[in-house]
Amino acid sequence: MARQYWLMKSEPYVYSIDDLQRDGTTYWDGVRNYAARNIMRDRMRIGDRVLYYHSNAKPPGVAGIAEVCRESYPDHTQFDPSSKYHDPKATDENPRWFMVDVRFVEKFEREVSLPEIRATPELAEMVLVNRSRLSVQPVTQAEYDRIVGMAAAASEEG
DNA sequence: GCCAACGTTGGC
DNA sequence: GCCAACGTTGGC
Repeated sequence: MARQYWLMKSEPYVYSIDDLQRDGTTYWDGVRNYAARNIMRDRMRIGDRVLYYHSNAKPPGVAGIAEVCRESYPDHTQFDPSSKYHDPKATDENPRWFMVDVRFVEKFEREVSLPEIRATPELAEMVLVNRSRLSVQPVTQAEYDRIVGMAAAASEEG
Protein backbone atom coordinates (compact mmCIF):
# COMPACT_ATOMS: atom_id res chain seq x y z
CA MET A 1 0.00 0.00 0.00
CA ALA A 2 1.18 3.49 -0.78
CA ARG A 3 2.16 5.61 2.15
CA GLN A 4 -0.77 7.45 3.70
CA TYR A 5 -0.93 10.82 5.42
CA TRP A 6 -2.65 11.89 8.62
CA LEU A 7 -2.86 14.77 11.02
CA MET A 8 -2.83 14.24 14.79
CA LYS A 9 -3.61 16.91 17.35
CA SER A 10 -1.84 17.30 20.65
CA GLU A 11 -1.92 20.12 23.13
CA PRO A 12 1.71 21.23 23.34
CA TYR A 13 1.69 21.80 27.08
CA VAL A 14 0.51 18.20 27.47
CA TYR A 15 2.80 16.61 24.87
CA SER A 16 4.55 18.70 22.24
CA ILE A 17 6.73 17.97 19.22
CA ASP A 18 9.69 18.75 21.52
CA ASP A 19 8.55 16.02 23.89
CA LEU A 20 8.34 13.61 20.97
CA GLN A 21 11.80 14.64 19.76
CA ARG A 22 13.17 14.01 23.24
CA ASP A 23 11.44 10.63 23.61
CA GLY A 24 11.92 9.42 20.04
CA THR A 25 8.65 7.47 20.06
CA THR A 26 5.40 7.62 22.00
CA TYR A 27 2.07 5.85 22.22
CA TRP A 28 -1.01 7.87 21.29
CA ASP A 29 -3.18 7.19 24.30
CA GLY A 30 -6.34 8.92 25.40
CA VAL A 31 -8.28 9.12 22.15
CA ARG A 32 -11.94 8.66 23.09
CA ASN A 33 -13.68 9.52 19.86
CA TYR A 34 -14.90 6.71 17.64
CA ALA A 35 -14.02 8.30 14.32
CA ALA A 36 -10.47 8.99 15.49
CA ARG A 37 -10.22 5.52 17.01
CA ASN A 38 -11.36 3.85 13.82
CA ILE A 39 -8.63 5.58 11.85
CA MET A 40 -5.97 4.40 14.26
CA ARG A 41 -7.43 0.92 14.63
CA ASP A 42 -8.26 0.20 10.99
CA ARG A 43 -6.31 2.41 8.66
CA MET A 44 -2.93 3.53 10.00
CA ARG A 45 0.04 1.55 8.74
CA ILE A 46 3.70 1.52 9.66
CA GLY A 47 5.51 4.22 7.71
CA ASP A 48 2.48 6.50 7.28
CA ARG A 49 3.38 10.14 7.78
CA VAL A 50 1.71 12.29 10.42
CA LEU A 51 1.44 16.07 10.58
CA TYR A 52 1.98 16.87 14.24
CA TYR A 53 -0.53 19.58 15.12
CA HIS A 54 -0.40 21.74 18.24
CA SER A 55 -3.97 22.43 19.32
CA ASN A 56 -4.99 24.95 21.96
CA ALA A 57 -1.82 26.88 21.23
CA LYS A 58 -1.36 30.53 20.28
CA PRO A 59 -1.54 30.18 17.41
CA PRO A 60 -2.44 26.54 16.76
CA GLY A 61 -0.57 24.94 13.88
CA VAL A 62 1.45 22.11 12.43
CA ALA A 63 4.72 21.85 14.33
CA GLY A 64 6.45 18.97 12.60
CA ILE A 65 6.29 15.44 11.27
CA ALA A 66 6.00 12.03 12.86
CA GLU A 67 5.50 8.58 11.41
CA VAL A 68 3.54 5.54 12.46
CA CYS A 69 5.94 2.95 13.90
CA ARG A 70 3.51 0.49 15.50
CA GLU A 71 0.04 -0.41 14.29
CA SER A 72 -3.03 -0.48 16.51
CA TYR A 73 -3.16 -2.19 19.87
CA PRO A 74 -5.37 -1.62 22.92
CA ASP A 75 -4.94 1.66 24.78
CA HIS A 76 -3.94 0.49 28.27
CA THR A 77 -5.38 3.56 29.98
CA GLN A 78 -8.93 2.30 29.39
CA PHE A 79 -8.28 -0.48 31.93
CA ASP A 80 -6.76 1.78 34.59
CA PRO A 81 -9.30 2.97 37.17
CA SER A 82 -6.97 5.75 38.25
CA SER A 83 -6.67 7.14 34.73
CA LYS A 84 -8.87 9.92 33.50
CA TYR A 85 -9.21 7.83 30.36
CA HIS A 86 -10.58 4.83 32.27
CA ASP A 87 -13.53 3.15 30.55
CA PRO A 88 -15.46 0.81 32.85
CA LYS A 89 -17.12 -0.86 29.88
CA ALA A 90 -13.84 -1.96 28.35
CA THR A 91 -12.48 -5.45 29.08
CA ASP A 92 -9.29 -7.26 28.12
CA GLU A 93 -11.34 -9.55 25.90
CA ASN A 94 -13.24 -6.62 24.44
CA PRO A 95 -11.12 -3.50 24.43
CA ARG A 96 -12.94 -0.44 23.17
CA TRP A 97 -10.06 1.97 22.57
CA PHE A 98 -6.96 1.52 20.45
CA MET A 99 -3.81 3.49 19.81
CA VAL A 100 -0.74 3.48 17.60
CA ASP A 101 2.87 4.41 18.28
CA VAL A 102 4.52 7.26 16.42
CA ARG A 103 8.17 8.14 15.91
CA PHE A 104 9.70 11.60 15.67
CA VAL A 105 10.73 12.53 12.14
CA GLU A 106 11.21 16.30 12.00
CA LYS A 107 10.44 19.51 13.82
CA PHE A 108 9.63 22.42 11.52
CA GLU A 109 11.86 25.47 11.78
CA ARG A 110 8.62 27.39 11.99
CA GLU A 111 5.12 26.17 12.60
CA VAL A 112 2.57 26.39 9.83
CA SER A 113 -0.22 28.13 11.68
CA LEU A 114 -3.93 27.49 11.35
CA PRO A 115 -4.52 31.05 10.06
CA GLU A 116 -1.94 30.41 7.31
CA ILE A 117 -3.64 27.13 6.46
CA ARG A 118 -7.04 28.85 6.33
CA ALA A 119 -5.56 31.51 4.04
CA THR A 120 -4.25 28.94 1.56
CA PRO A 121 -6.81 28.11 -1.14
CA GLU A 122 -5.20 24.74 -1.89
CA LEU A 123 -5.87 23.72 1.72
CA ALA A 124 -9.52 24.76 1.83
CA GLU A 125 -10.72 21.17 1.70
CA MET A 126 -8.64 19.99 4.63
CA VAL A 127 -10.58 18.13 7.31
CA LEU A 128 -8.80 20.40 9.76
CA VAL A 129 -10.62 23.48 8.54
CA ASN A 130 -13.96 21.82 7.81
CA ARG A 131 -14.63 19.62 10.76
CA SER A 132 -14.05 20.55 14.36
CA ARG A 133 -13.06 18.24 17.17
CA LEU A 134 -11.51 15.40 15.25
CA SER A 135 -8.11 14.72 16.76
CA VAL A 136 -6.94 12.12 14.24
CA GLN A 137 -7.80 12.80 10.63
CA PRO A 138 -6.79 12.01 7.05
CA VAL A 139 -4.70 14.39 4.94
CA THR A 140 -4.15 14.09 1.20
CA GLN A 141 -0.64 13.82 -0.18
CA ALA A 142 -1.11 17.19 -1.90
CA GLU A 143 -2.11 18.82 1.38
CA TYR A 144 0.77 17.18 3.18
CA ASP A 145 3.28 18.29 0.56
CA ARG A 146 1.90 21.81 0.58
CA ILE A 147 2.24 22.17 4.35
CA VAL A 148 5.75 20.76 4.37
CA GLY A 149 6.59 23.21 1.58
CA MET A 150 5.12 26.11 3.54
CA ALA A 151 7.24 25.19 6.55
CA ALA A 152 10.37 25.17 4.40
CA ALA A 153 9.49 28.48 2.76
CA ALA A 154 8.77 30.05 6.13
CA SER A 155 12.09 28.94 7.56
CA GLU A 156 14.04 30.22 4.53
CA GLU A 157 12.48 33.62 4.98
CA GLY A 158 13.71 33.25 8.55
C1' DG B 1 -13.18 32.97 29.48
C1' DC B 2 -16.61 32.40 25.97
C1' DC B 3 -19.03 29.70 23.09
C1' DA B 4 -19.93 27.03 18.62
C1' DA B 5 -19.61 22.55 17.00
C1' DC B 6 -20.74 18.23 17.70
C1' DG B 7 -20.31 13.61 19.94
C1' DT B 8 -22.42 10.90 23.71
C1' DT B 9 -25.88 9.59 27.05
C1' DG B 10 -30.15 8.32 28.65
C1' DG B 11 -35.26 8.93 29.14
C1' DC B 12 -39.11 7.85 26.76
C1' DG C 1 -35.13 5.20 17.44
C1' DC C 2 -35.69 10.02 18.64
C1' DC C 3 -34.02 13.86 20.67
C1' DA C 4 -33.03 16.92 24.72
C1' DA C 5 -29.51 17.45 27.95
C1' DC C 6 -24.99 17.35 28.75
C1' DG C 7 -19.91 17.23 28.20
C1' DT C 8 -15.75 18.11 25.53
C1' DT C 9 -12.86 20.14 22.00
C1' DG C 10 -10.54 23.74 20.56
C1' DG C 11 -10.54 28.40 18.09
C1' DC C 12 -10.81 32.97 19.23
